[in-house]
Amino acid sequence: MNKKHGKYLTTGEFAKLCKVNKQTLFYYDQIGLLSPILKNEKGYRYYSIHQIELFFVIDLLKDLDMSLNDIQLYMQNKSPESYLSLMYQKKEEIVIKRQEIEMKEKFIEAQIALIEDASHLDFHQVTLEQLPEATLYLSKNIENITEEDFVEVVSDFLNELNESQLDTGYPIGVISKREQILKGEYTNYSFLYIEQPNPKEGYPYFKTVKGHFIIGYHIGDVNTIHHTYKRLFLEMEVLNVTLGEYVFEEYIYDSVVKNHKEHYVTKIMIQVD
Amino acid sequence: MNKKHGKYLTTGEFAKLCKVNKQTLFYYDQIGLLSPILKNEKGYRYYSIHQIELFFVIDLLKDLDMSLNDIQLYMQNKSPESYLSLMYQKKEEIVIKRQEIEMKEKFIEAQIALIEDASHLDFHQVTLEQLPEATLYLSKNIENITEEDFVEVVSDFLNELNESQLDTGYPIGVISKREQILKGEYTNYSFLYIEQPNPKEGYPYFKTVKGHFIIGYHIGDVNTIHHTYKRLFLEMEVLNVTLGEYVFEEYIYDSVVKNHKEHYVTKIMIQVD
DNA sequence: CCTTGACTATATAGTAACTATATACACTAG
DNA sequence: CTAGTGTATATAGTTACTATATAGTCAAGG
Repeated sequence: MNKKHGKYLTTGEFAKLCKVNKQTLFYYDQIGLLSPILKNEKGYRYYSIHQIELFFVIDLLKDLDMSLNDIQLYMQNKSPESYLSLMYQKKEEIVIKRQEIEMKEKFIEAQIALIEDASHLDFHQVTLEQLPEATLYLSKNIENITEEDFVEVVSDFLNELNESQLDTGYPIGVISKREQILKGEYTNYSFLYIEQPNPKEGYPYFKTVKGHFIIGYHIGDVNTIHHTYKRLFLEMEVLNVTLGEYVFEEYIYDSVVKNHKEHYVTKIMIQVD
Repeated sequence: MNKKHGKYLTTGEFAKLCKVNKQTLFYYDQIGLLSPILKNEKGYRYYSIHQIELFFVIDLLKDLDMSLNDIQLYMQNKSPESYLSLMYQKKEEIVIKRQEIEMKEKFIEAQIALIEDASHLDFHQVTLEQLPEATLYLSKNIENITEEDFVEVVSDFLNELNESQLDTGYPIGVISKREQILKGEYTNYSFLYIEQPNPKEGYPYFKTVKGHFIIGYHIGDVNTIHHTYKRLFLEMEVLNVTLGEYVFEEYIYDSVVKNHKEHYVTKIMIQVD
């Protein structure tokens, strides 16, 4: 690098190259993480162009949740061996991070599909539809469950979804059995569920359903849902169908998109014979 | 939810469900981002189990670099429409984030391969090898370049690598031409390059090379590299080969893995006829 | 009924990694 | 030689927690 050799960059130039605030470089110098190779008598900092490699690695490690302090500890004892073992460790971590990102991406896609579908619905319409087979991931049974146990079941259910990397983003629904509905116990559910459009092998708790359903929407808080059920039962009489084995409920709009409970929307799917 | 309806979670329980510190929930309540639906006369907080959905979305948006402040602004005006447009925006952002993660993953893999390969090398050995064809991504010409221009070329080169999502993690090398080498100007390089094992179509600046090479290693700072070149020239005489068109140099060990310049290792590949 | 241990609360201070601001000195182009 | 840009230090502010200190609350067991 003839002339270039001995060419140094000022803090501003180096900051631009690193795509970072100049202040950040002051800070890194201050804590001793990355200091310029030269400081003149006026206190001006001069960086070598080679130092950008070091900055890149620092930046990478930082992105992989390593604290500046830990990065500094590594830098003080660096060797090909320790670099290699660090890279092996970070490789494992980044794989997990990528999987998490992928799950979140799927979640966002599912949410978009959900809200877009909902925008084409008329919530006052009641329909009789044939629904295709679907695979559901079920929670433990929650009939007549106590308050504490319910919290635990929900907690376990959410944890399993997370750990097993099952499809999420689809709404969590509830299943009621015919008996409870007949008794008017519309909120004594039997299971929580989440639909699995791409079911994985090896998970035993799946359940498929298909058949005819009366589909209607309840607008408002859950504790007024019996009104909507009455409306649906009337419609069933008109259509000359009778209550089947299960009823499914799913939140379409809830606290994530609406500020008031009166605007929540619950989809009710009554299996009929 | 018969009994369950009206069941609330204490701050500790809700924190466990959300997998966060209890203090974080205090904080969110304080800034008004996520408040319990009930506070009793003693000041005890009670959360509804449904609030976990809101927490999840907050957590997602936070991961996608949205500040708590901006999340709060969204939450104050939420509607299916604004949620949808937010999700569309975040979908774009997460795609970029995934691509960045994938590039970093490749970088780490390349670094591992590099260091592992190096550990099997004897840096004192000089060999004559036939190297296969390789695709290189070249910088602009940097012969006799001024200091300022050199910095700009490097800057442009790095930016292009980044923006074009080319393979990185492989060392950045330099190419010298026969003339400069003959003049003893070992650091008046002609190009920077980076190898592209999976070259993309449509990038014009690629260049392939194959043929016989004398390969040796220089241990120490660049400004003593002429010693190593002399050694290699002697070896070339012994092997009865002559200097070809180009010489390639790559850093094997540098400031990222070694603390002292005397331990840096540069690989020198001299094309021979 | 009382105590013990685990919980709850508030208030305050501390943290990491910047980021902004104020002030003063230096360098360079016209 | 001056205007404008760049550099430096010192200090304070920011975000999103996190820890600590102090005190009140609750539920179970003796």
